[in-house]
Amino acid sequence: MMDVAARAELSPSTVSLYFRKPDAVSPSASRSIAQAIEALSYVPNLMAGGLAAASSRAVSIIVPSVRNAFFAETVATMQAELGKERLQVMLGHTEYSEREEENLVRMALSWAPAAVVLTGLSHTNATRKLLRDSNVPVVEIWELGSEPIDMAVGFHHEQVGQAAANHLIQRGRKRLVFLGARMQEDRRAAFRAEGFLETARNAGGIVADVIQHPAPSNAAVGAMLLAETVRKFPDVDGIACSNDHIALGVIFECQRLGITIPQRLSVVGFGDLSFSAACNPALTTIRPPGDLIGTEAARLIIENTSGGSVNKQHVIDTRFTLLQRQSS
Amino acid sequence: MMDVAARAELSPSTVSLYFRKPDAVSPSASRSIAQAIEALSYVPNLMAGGLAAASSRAVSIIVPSVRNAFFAETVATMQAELGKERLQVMLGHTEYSEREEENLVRMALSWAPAAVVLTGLSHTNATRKLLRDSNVPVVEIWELGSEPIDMAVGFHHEQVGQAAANHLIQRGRKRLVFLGARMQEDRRAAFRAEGFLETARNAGGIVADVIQHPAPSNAAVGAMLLAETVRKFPDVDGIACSNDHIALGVIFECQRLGITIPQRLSVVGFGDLSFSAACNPALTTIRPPGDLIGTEAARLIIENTSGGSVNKQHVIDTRFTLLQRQSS
DNA sequence: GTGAAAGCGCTAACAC
DNA sequence: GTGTTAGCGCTTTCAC
Repeated sequence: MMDVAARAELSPSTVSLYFRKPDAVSPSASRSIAQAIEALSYVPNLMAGGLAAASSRAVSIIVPSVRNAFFAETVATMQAELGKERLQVMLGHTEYSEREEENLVRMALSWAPAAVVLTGLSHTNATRKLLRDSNVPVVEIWELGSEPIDMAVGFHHEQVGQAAANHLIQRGRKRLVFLGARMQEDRRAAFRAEGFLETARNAGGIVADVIQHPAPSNAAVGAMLLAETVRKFPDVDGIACSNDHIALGVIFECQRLGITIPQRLSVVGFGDLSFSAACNPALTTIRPPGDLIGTEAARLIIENTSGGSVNKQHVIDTRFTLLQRQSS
Repeated sequence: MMDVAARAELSPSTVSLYFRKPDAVSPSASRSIAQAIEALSYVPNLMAGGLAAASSRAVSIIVPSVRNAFFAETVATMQAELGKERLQVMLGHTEYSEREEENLVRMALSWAPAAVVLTGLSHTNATRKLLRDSNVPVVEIWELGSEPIDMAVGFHHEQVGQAAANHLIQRGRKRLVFLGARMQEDRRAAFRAEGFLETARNAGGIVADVIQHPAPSNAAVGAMLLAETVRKFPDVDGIACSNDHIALGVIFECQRLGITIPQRLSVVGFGDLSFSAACNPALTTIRPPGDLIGTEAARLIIENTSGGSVNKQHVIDTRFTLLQRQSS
């Protein structure tokens, strides 16, 4: 930066100002600085900047796993939005462990990040304390319900379960089953199951159960769960799945067993994954706005970073959408 | 760090040494430092460290998009492996634009990263120059073929196409079609198509074509491509897809059109995605080792970082596996 | 094995 | 609008 300043015949602080508040520098100075940067192919050292400012342009995003299409969507969207403001995304995967999340938060804080993004509202006490003491803006994504550490962007997963149950009931279904995978770890899937059961049991004349499998969601698990369901509850006529991977397995297994969808069995998924609309039959599903969660979370961070913490909004409910297709 | 040193009744440089080379510090000193860290809940400032050392513990990983399950797998694996060594993953998405990749590389370099990971071997000249001048270790992943900037971990995509073609030919198929999506942007898919065509045309008595669609891969595109294929080439009896999303669409569309797989049509995918084994029929596919690419790339980075650049291996061919299932 | 000293490349008051 | 100054919290020789 001193080299740039020397070449532009200005002081280093003016060059620094040029990067941080371009409008505060005169047009003529700006021009000569820009030329000097170009000539020297100067690349600012963000660590020096972050050290001096006691805060970096890094945002730490911690999700269960980016292998999960839901979180991948949000992470990708956030990176695009934050990148526009020259904020760097640092990524961490908890693999659904709060203990691991705590480690990742500790690591993240050693970078003095501009913000920390966490998935869900459930964390260790140490994580919460670490974050509170650090004074770093925190956004919790993909879940609403209890009190957030700071800000939150997401929706209520119980409401998803309720919407699925109501939809099946409206289609005249009486014997409902919720199919879930890995619900011990995936709190949000468990909430969806809860909302589903509660709604079904509060409706008159409906019987509802949950069948689950400890492995992560995929179509093979979905197929197994469907097979188990028809064995245990031969009169089942409505199924909600904890996500579309499970639902895909249900569709395939029904084909193999000769169970017609939606005639004999209605199926509702969750996720609206890339294949859901193209299934045979096309899958009725509930679409969570993974991209909207990303843009809103990025917006909150950017607003928090660029000075004005103007009456900041703490909780944003993004809602979700039920997409009715052929499977129900 | 000075507070820790004071409490441990040692100098700051000993504390610094404790973090960087624990073995060089006496057991008694280690003990009192550990106590002081605990008592003060000291969190090291990695920016100060990086600034002083002129290199950070951040690794920049730049992929087309983490929405793509292939890259998500590798990114997740790398984060886990690098995290063990307390290396932070910084993430960037090019959305298949080399121009955007260049921007991301420029941003990445301002963090003085321990390494930069790029997807594929095709980059702008500026990107290549930026990276060469920076002297930062570079690993290019998911593609082998031309000369890498520094190190590379991946496989030859032409060989994937060749394997798919050979498999179909061995099953007695004569009229082959390769179905591809977004091949203008996705060089690697284009290479697979090339290898497929070349092998088919060099075999005697085989006819082969490519049908493509400009949109990103998904099952809906696969369904459309299959419909177009049977219209243009009614005698088609073997199909290779640029990935399993396309293949899934093919399976569903064949169900709708009453085309039996594998009797009338053999189908080979690419990816072995989470649903592939559970399809009806189960999908024959080629599995790229996304996790292995991640562990190997992480290993190269760690070896490069922790001092000894001992006769480093520059190119690692991870190969791939053809999984024969019911669809062929 | 441990300590003293000199920066690393910036930012942020503050003065002009 | 621009310059001066004093650090930010570490690492890294180099002595001892």
